[in-house]
Amino acid sequence: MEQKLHPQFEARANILKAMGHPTRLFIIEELHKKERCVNELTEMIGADVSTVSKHLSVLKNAGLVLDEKRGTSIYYRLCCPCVLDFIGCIETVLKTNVEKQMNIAQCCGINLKK
Amino acid sequence: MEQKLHPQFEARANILKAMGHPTRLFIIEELHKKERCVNELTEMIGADVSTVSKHLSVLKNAGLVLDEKRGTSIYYRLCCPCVLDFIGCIETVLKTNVEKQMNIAQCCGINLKK
DNA sequence: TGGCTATTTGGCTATATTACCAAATATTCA
DNA sequence: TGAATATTTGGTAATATAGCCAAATAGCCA
Repeated sequence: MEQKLHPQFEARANILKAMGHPTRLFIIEELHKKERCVNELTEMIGADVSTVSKHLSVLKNAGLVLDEKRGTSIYYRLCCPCVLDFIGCIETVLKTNVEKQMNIAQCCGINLKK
Repeated sequence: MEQKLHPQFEARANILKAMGHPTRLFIIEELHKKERCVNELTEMIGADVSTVSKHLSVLKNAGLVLDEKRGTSIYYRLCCPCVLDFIGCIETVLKTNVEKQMNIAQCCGINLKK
């Protein structure tokens, strides 16, 4: 790979990678609605607190969320809400994929019950 | 995690995960410019052909690219160019991160040479 | 057919990621 | 200070990913 461009792709990839996990996507969407502390997110997600904490630190390292300590809790919030715009495009990709599958099924004479 | 929502987050995450690799991001940008065969991409990237082929299959499985065989080559093209829109937002995140780091440096009295 | 080129697949190793538990840290409040 | 709560960190095991090489597959052309 062209040596000059590589670090840029690396940096961008890190951000996408940070978003590329179901739990972290869930967190991003929740934080888009309102800020939340680790405890609240943990209850919603239903995993171990330490797991959620680590997911949050991945998002924080990627620069996608900010944290603020208030009292005994730490509140996280989304810092670049534009990442939510991705979802629309991703849904398009998913929809297209489903349609592709349905076409294949139809060509094979598979009867798709509605 | 709410069981109902989980598969949706899973599906979305898969697409972001597919994009979350420097080489694959490079491929996506190249294919945005014009379609390319495996061979051409391999030369640009400078890795083993088999490695590039596998990256392409990740992108294909995610539904991000399409392939078409012509003669002895297989040409790939981007199917949802909207994924390129992500880049703008990602660059914003990156820029914000750099600014954050610079502020920290400044607060610590670190002299940043221009 | 046989050789050539393009691509994919299988096998392997090294590394990264995820999840849990347990322990450490920090803050509040009695 | 000491108990209670919130969060992070370290350790560890299971799984996933990435890269290379070698081998298999497919199409073209002499």
